[in-house]
Amino acid sequence: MPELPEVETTRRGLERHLQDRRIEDVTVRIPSLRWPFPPQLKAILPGQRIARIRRRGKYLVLDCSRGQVILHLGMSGSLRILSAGTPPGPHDHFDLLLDNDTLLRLRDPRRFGAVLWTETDAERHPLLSALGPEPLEPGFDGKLFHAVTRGRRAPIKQVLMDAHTVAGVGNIYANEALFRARINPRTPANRIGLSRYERLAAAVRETLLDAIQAGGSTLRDFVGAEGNPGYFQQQYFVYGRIGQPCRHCGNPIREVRQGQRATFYCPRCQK
DNA sequence: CGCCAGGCCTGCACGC
DNA sequence: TGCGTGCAGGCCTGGC
Repeated sequence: MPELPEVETTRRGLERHLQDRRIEDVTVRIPSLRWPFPPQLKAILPGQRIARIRRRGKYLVLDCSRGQVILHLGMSGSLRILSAGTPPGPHDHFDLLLDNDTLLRLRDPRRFGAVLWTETDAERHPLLSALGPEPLEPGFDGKLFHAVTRGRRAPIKQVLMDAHTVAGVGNIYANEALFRARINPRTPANRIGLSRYERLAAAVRETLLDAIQAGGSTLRDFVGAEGNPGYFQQQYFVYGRIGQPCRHCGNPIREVRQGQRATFYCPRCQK
């Protein structure tokens, strides 16, 4: 389930394999993922060079000679570099054949991902332009977070997961960041003051950076590996730990539902 | 066998 | 009335 750290780990793993490669061919095996594959891709991409791969929230962007491929991994997507000619599995929907006998392959069993094409700046694409600030960049801090939540009465957990508030924070890391900040996930966003938002912004950053670091240690196995970039050594404080002792105070972790999503928290540590 | 996880868009209902 | 906000539904499959 790729959230920002998984997407960033993917980006880092792919970077050196894609940089300055020329696209030779495009293979599309199903008509659409979340949206139809752009019909012009097969005609337009071959011959273009990939200048770099960047990330915005959970989106990846391939900067090509004459436009940008926007990729989203949805809930089950993964990207991999393989040898040209590697037979596709049942959920391998999309390949870019590169000029060094490798291919970039998108696998996505649940098909919530996306492949899009834009010839204007990808930042101006409707999906990316509405995104909130990047949590790992200087533009995101407690002050900003506090300012944009003044009119929001929804619980902080749901506001934190809203990509239009902050980009890239999904369910797992929203739970984890709120634990680290000692904030109860059900607190209305507009009832949290500046100093707690400073804490939360820092907690979001630390949570994401720790997860990227955990993923980074598996990067060397990225190419041709069997599984997804792994997060096996990642230890969660609260996520999925219902009934288990809080790592801070020992009280059992509680689970509630917020907006149809599972929330885990320590009722004693998080006020 | 049925349910649920996950991300995030769309459409709708609501209140100021 | 209009707009921001918040909710629920939908997409899909593997794994329990």
